[in-house]
Amino acid sequence: MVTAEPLVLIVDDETPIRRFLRLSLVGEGYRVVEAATAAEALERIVAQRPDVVILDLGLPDRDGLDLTREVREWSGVPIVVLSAREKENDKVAALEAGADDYLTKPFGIGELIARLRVALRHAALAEVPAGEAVFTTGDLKVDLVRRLVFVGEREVRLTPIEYRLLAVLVKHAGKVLTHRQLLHEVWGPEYGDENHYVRVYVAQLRRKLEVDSARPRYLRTEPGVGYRLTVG
Amino acid sequence: MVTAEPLVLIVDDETPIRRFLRLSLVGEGYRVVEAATAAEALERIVAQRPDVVILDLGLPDRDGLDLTREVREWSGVPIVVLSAREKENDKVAALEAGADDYLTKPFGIGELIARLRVALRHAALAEVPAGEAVFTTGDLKVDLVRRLVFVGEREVRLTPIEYRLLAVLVKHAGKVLTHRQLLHEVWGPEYGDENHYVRVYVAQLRRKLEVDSARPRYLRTEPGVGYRLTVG
DNA sequence: GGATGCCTTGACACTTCCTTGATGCCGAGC
DNA sequence: GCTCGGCATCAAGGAAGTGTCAAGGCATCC
Repeated sequence: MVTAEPLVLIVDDETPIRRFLRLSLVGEGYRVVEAATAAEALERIVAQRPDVVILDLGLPDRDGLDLTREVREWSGVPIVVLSAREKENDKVAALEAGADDYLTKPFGIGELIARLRVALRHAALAEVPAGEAVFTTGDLKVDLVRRLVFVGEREVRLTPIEYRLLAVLVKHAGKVLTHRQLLHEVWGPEYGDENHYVRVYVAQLRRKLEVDSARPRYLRTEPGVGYRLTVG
Repeated sequence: MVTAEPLVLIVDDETPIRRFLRLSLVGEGYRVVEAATAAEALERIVAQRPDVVILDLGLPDRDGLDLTREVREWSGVPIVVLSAREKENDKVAALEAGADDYLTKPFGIGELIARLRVALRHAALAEVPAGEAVFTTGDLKVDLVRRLVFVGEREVRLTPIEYRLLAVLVKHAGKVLTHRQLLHEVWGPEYGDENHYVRVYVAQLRRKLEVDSARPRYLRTEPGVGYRLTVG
């Protein structure tokens, strides 16, 4: 959930219900993908990595609880179950299977959205410790969570563009990134081939990060291609 | 949750209900403490640090939602709300106030226990012990429970907005918060991009908290991004 | 109804950053 | 040895972002 709006996967075999949910959620600012079957739901979860799943238990091809258990083997994505069954045992079974919430139909859309928000809140909390995202190579240390950069013990202050450029390089550390890729990731696709920007900022980064900027250790030039951030 | 069995705080003014819940929960292996009023509940939460709270909304001395909001200022302990009110608005309001779940009476004890387990699961994942209630960095001390702020020995008086702004920064201490995030957390999402508010109040906080507000030690500016509260 | 404290808003000085062009370096190819 | 293209560096100016002050409005409390 690094990016803008949370992505919700709606799993329900009835088109009108999916439609209704989609409209309501999009109106609240969420992004939405849909699945009509358990098989499709699995695909979508793997491929799109939604931030939360709304799961109707009455699927045609497979038991919803089963699906929940399988997903739980490899993913912690919050699952909010919808069901017509309101017996206590059904609720308990779903929650034990790994669901995070259970609403019985008919439910109010306001309540569903409020409970989705709770689920997202939980997911966001769980994410922080997992994302101990500190990249290290040599004396260079980049803490992507706190947005801090160190060379040895010294903290280095970077401007927004310098930091974004470094962050892109860190995310693809070891790989060569073309001037074009860097330009588009940092400045935006509308900048075309104005590679001069990249050069200027790589030079600035080197001045701030490298011991000897004439002999770069971290920010290596790949002549005719682009740049690479050394790993290890 | 360092020790063996999770500790549950039951907040309800009716003795028979507390008794019933206690017996059920002890039977499931939980440890239990009780509170009959909101004031008592606050004490218990501070003193005993329960792993989860069961909160009946109909308390004699104070509105339960209010209590929830106050607790949420300094603690992430899961709160499962019980209530006779089953209108959608009541549920939404409770969940927005910071509750993690909402059950309408009458409820099955099995469902309650299943939902408690879910709440504990989430708390365990979050791992962050909800942060200490007293945050300290350098000479700055922020007591989130008593809403008190000290610089060295001197108590600093803050206005409501100043305090909320500082509290948000404390909750994410060490991380950069964008102007937008701060604006939306403190003033509300409807304020869009009116970052001027944030600037004015950061300046005021600095005047009250920093020794040399031209050279801020605690409230650091991250140009082009936002602000960060220094840790350590 | 006067005093007080707080929030909002605007004006303005100040700082930092981005863009841009000029210039120099280096190696490859002729 | 010369030219040329890709790369590195520098610095100036304008643009954008930031810090500060203070007045006016509103509510609250004596």
